[in-house]
Amino acid sequence: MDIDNWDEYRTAYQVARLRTVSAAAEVLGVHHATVIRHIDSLEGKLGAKLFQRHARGYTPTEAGEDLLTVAAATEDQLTQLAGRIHGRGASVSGELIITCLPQMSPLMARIITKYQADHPEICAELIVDTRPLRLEYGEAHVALRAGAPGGDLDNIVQELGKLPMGLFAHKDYIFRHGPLNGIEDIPNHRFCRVSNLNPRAPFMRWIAEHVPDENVVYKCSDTNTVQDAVIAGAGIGFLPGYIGHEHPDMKEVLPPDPSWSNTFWCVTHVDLHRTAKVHSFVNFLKEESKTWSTL
Amino acid sequence: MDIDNWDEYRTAYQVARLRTVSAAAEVLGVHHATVIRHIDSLEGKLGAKLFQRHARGYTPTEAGEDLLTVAAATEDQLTQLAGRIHGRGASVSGELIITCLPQMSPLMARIITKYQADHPEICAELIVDTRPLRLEYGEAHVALRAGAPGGDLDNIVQELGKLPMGLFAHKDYIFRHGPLNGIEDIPNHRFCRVSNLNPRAPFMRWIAEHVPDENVVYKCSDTNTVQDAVIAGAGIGFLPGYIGHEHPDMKEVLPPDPSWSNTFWCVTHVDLHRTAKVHSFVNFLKEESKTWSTL
DNA sequence: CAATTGCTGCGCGCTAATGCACACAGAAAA
DNA sequence: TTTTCTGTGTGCATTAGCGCGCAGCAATTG
Repeated sequence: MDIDNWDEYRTAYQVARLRTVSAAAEVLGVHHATVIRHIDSLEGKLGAKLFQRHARGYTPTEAGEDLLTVAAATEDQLTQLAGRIHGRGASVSGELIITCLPQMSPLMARIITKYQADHPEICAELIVDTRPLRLEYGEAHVALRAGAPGGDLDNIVQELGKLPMGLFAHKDYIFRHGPLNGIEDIPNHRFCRVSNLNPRAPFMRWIAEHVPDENVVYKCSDTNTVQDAVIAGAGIGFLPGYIGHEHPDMKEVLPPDPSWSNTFWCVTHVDLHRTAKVHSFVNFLKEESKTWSTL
Repeated sequence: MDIDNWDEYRTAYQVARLRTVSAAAEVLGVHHATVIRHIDSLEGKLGAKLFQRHARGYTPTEAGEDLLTVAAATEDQLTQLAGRIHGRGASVSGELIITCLPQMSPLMARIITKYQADHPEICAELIVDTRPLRLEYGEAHVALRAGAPGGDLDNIVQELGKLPMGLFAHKDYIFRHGPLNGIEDIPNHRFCRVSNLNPRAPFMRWIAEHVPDENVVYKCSDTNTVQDAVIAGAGIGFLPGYIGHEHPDMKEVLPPDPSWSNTFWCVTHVDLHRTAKVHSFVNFLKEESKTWSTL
């Protein structure tokens, strides 16, 4: 028993409800001939009469009454569904999946928390990964990415601003090894950096150019661990400005170079960007980014 | 929020389930372009994206997932409904509404009981009324009627046979007033009959022609009460053959005239006659009528 | 790296579902 | 009874929706 059509059930439902082809036709916004054809077709497929026809209208048979109850529930379900979806397009609620690089994680945590204060119905999921998630597969709704954005035309890319980076050291390190007196003093100091320098990150290029390998005493696979090392006093290293300046024991050992800053981009899929939920968050993100750029 | 179309939900459901326009198109038995059009239309109406489109197919958004669960339930409901209705057309079960004249009531009680022995799932409702019920309004499924059938073209009329009538008297009456020695002896006897003789009933016409009013000692409004009077010994009167012959104290006072017999008809509405339930009962009725005609 | 496969998306021609008009029948009202 | 109104049912013209074919694109495979 296979159903090849839901609309005929909808038509039959209205006839069963209103007891009249004409009334059903008016409610459905079609011609009454169409209603009759739908009923005839459905009865033919089901192999049973749904209505008894008489001059005053259509009276449902047992089967028709059965259809009435089932289809009433169906209409209810679909209407509620449509309401939810329609509302969801306008309201800001539900799940919001965000992805960002590990070094953004603490910052994002603050931003999301702040955002949720205004939109308590949002359930946020933050996926921290160096691998760029595929927005077109729905893996995430909003992605924060550094450097040149991917060339997917279905993605909407917006510049959020720069995340200032600075060369920091723990005050204990400075106590032991003295301050960094300009670029010329680099050979006398100990540095922390990631194992594989990504030339697309400007501050990593700076390290590659200015810090000889023999002065690197601490290498790790990701930037977060580097930050841990620098904060622990293992050596001098790059920290995001907002982390270094807020930490009471960290000192900036060189005046920050604007070219160190990584430009960050907010990426959304075109299908989702227009939804109120994503749009609202992205706007919030752009507003917040003005704050952290100056930190 | 008004839904003007259930088929697009059905299409979207298959896409959400199969994650591919092409696969959905194949399952639905339509061209994939049709599927795309349905999705686009539905998304437009709902004002929200249901799917994220990419080269590998369609990935449902939150709204799409929501639709998936709701529509899955809907499909389940409708399939079950179709199965029930389809099955009901073939199987013999459910309610069966029968109507007949009061004088048929005892006979029908036996017939229905016998029929239910073969079809225990049938719930019979017998409406006893002199007024002819309107089959086209679904007031009854099967009607047993006497005399000329009504001219409704939507009704299927079948002759069931004749119900033999006989002139009976209780043996106590015969003991008191002696036997009826032919038509000539009528003026010496006491008769029971209905108040208003219906010329369409042959045995009533016979009474009107052969029994003078002064010999009628007991008139009542309906035939059942007349039978009670005759059985009580109030006088001579007409009984259905099956009642008179089975009663141990009743004697037939004149040889039965075949013209007294009422012809009975089985009437069903054209919409219901083809259903297995009604068809099966009507066939049973026709078979049984052969029995009672010879009683 | 090139070939291949599978999917989406779009314009064109056509079929099938729809709307329209009228005929007809029964019920209610005059 | 006659009139009127409401609702069904059907043939015909129309239009919306459909299938078809091709292009484009992405991912996979050798």
